[in-house]
Amino acid sequence: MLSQKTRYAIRAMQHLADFHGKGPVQLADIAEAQKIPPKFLTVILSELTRSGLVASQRGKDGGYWLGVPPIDISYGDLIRIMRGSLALVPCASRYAHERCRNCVEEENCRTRALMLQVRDKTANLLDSINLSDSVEADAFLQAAE
Amino acid sequence: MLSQKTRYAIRAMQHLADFHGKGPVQLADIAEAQKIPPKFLTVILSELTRSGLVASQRGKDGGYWLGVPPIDISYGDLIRIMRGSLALVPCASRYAHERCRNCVEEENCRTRALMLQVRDKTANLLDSINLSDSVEADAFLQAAE
DNA sequence: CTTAATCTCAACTAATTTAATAGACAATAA
DNA sequence: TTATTGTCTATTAAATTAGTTGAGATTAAG
Repeated sequence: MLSQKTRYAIRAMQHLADFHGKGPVQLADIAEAQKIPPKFLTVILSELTRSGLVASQRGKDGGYWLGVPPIDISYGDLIRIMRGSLALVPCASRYAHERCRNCVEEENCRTRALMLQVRDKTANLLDSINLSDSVEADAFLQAAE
Repeated sequence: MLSQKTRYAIRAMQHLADFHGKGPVQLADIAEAQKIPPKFLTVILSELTRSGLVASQRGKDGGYWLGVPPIDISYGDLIRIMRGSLALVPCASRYAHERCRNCVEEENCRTRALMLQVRDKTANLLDSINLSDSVEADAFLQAAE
């Protein structure tokens, strides 16, 4: 499951995508529109800003905007940034591979191959949709291979 | 990510599958072979027994065995039983659907359709492999549609 | 050059979930 | 009757997640 924080991050990014090219959006506006606790949102937006996906400016008339065009930000990217990996188990992660704790030797693992397949299918989908897509009902059914 | 408990459950079930048809396997044996804390394993095996996937007998020469042929137990089943759902968000679960907390209205949700796709692809894979499959390197590449 | 508006950041607290253990009890075979 | 093995509820411990506090740092405008 995605954490609450990751879900907030996704909604915040969608909001920024909606206002892309229209100047800075303030934290308070995002928080209200997306029902996110404002103080918690500062943590999330700071993280996203550090990652480069979001740009920001302080002071009067400051705010946040996408640091990268929405078409270049996939849902896969967002989840990777917020939770580190798309995989179901650490040893099946491509970008953040790690041994699973208390597990048998990786070579003897009987599910790793399967978990890698799941990860790849998941990545395939999540990386095919980006913040400029509408992601309505079945808008991307064709993207689903 | 799958919880440690779910991963232990999967390994325990693989172990039981290995000894399917060969009489009861004792908890202590599973614990040792699969490096699972024995007391914790009692909790896990009791849960699996209650679900019907595992059968058990108490007393001398007692133990556990599969209550269902290994070919009829998919990895999807195991994960559903242990964590309730295959989905990334509660609202994208098929069997355990639930509204996401602190979210916008489900109809206005911009990611639900995507999350449903991810869930379905995941289910597709996880339900196609069962405890009688070897799940080695690429043993199931053809299963991957 | 002061003020109000905004973001930044580290530290902290609270809540929840996950992992693991304890210990009394029930069933079974010998 | 005893040793063995699973069952169950409660409890504790550890880790993670969610959310808050409060003291800065920047910026635009007057």
